[in-house]
Amino acid sequence: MIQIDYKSGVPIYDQIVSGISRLAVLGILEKDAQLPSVRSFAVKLGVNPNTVQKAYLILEGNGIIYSIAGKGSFIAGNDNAKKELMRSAEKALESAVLNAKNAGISQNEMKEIIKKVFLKEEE
Amino acid sequence: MIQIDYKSGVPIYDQIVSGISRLAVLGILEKDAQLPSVRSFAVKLGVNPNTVQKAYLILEGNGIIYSIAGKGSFIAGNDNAKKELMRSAEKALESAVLNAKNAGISQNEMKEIIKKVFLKEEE
Amino acid sequence: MIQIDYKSGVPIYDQIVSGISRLAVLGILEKDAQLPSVRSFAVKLGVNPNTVQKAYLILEGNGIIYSIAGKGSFIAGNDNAKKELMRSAEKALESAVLNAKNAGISQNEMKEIIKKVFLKEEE
Amino acid sequence: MIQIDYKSGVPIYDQIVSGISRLAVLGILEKDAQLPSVRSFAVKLGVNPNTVQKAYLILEGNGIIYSIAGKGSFIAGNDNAKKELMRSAEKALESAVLNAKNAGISQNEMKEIIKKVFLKEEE
DNA sequence: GTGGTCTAGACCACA
DNA sequence: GTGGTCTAGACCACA
Repeated sequence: MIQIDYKSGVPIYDQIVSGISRLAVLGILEKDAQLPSVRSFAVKLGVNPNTVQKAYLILEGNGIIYSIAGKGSFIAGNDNAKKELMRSAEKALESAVLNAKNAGISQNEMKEIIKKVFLKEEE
Repeated sequence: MIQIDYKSGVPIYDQIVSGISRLAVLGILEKDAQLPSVRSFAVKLGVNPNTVQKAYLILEGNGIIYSIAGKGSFIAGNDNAKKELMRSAEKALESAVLNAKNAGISQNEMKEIIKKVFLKEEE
Repeated sequence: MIQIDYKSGVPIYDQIVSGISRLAVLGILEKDAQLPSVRSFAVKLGVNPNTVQKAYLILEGNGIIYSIAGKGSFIAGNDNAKKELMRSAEKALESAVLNAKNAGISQNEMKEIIKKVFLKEEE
Repeated sequence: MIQIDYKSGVPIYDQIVSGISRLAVLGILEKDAQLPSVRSFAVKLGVNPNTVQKAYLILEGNGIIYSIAGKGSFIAGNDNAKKELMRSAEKALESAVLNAKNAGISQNEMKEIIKKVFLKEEE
């Protein structure tokens, strides 16, 4: 479901948040689909339950999922949350591109970076 | 001389490294220009001396400045500063692209954003 | 018969207790009317039988319903249901007031809100 | 600075969030005022550092404070965050009042509840 | 079983 | 010193 890179330096909970967000935004996980429980997901990923729960709490705060104590965690059908996610990522990308341009990086180099990032996933 | 943004999340020592590099690239700090001492710079920036020290060590390691014991630190006259700026802009771009990908933005949309940024400048 | 809001954060058994109480107060469930069995009600609500069981126990404890072994559960003909609704509304109000106080809303502003709500109804 | 009620059933981290929010909204803690460090506050309150940090993370998520690793946590000057806090508390109060009215609670009883909540603080 | 709260304590980068 | 990440594990209410 999600691939964690333990050596990347990116916090594990962040990778979980990104992974779930992505699956929700892309519609791979549909509205009201149940997520793995905090405990079972922790076992599957080989991490501490607290780490998974931290991720779920953040996702809930972002409006991507909702959790019901005693029942489980589910994908929210909150389109605003998804749009907000995309908008802020777009804005950040735009400013990174502008910054890169000012540093003298060419359009083609930037496109190479994009390709590289998308390739990494497919490995 | 340099503006530190405490709330940006970018480590302060990183901001100092980029700041000095930028001033060197723009020619505001010319070859062999003397940098402020660690202590005085720390006071001026309102920052811990350790932080400035760390930044100077990195700048020296990257060949952007050189230090002479007992005299001070000076701008090196090469294009290492430019390389540093490109390197850090690339890294930032890469993480923005990764983040955008996780928010569900496609490769083509990202390329459009790049085009848009380059067009805007030409106006 | 009763609408459960899974996302509201209010425990489901509480929603069932309030729901039955409300129907009793409104006279939709009359004195001695038989309630659905725990099992069938659980199925209808899409809820765990334990949850319905817990709600029935509370309702019985509050004197809102009475149970006859082997026959079922029935609405008691008194004003305990009304008391229960008042009690729970009071509790909810108290916590909303506490929360509002912590958000910096003054006593007078709160009293204005009360006045406003009561006026609105009269229109 | 903040009084924790360990027996109230209200989560400790929630009490910290409410307490700090209130001091920020009321202006008692001004923009950029430094909060106690996670550790020292934990010692003062007699709770685990994780509990304080959870509160600080939520406050940061709400835009009430900002944290800088290595420096500390500070009150944000985010008026939108404060307004949002008040607006949502007001809305919740309004609906609790409406609900209480429907349950048959009088205006005067509600005002008594408000008084009671405000008195509790002063003890 | 399921989410949520909390303690105890280690380790890290940054200041 | 300061925030941040993470493990290990207990206990609770709810389903």
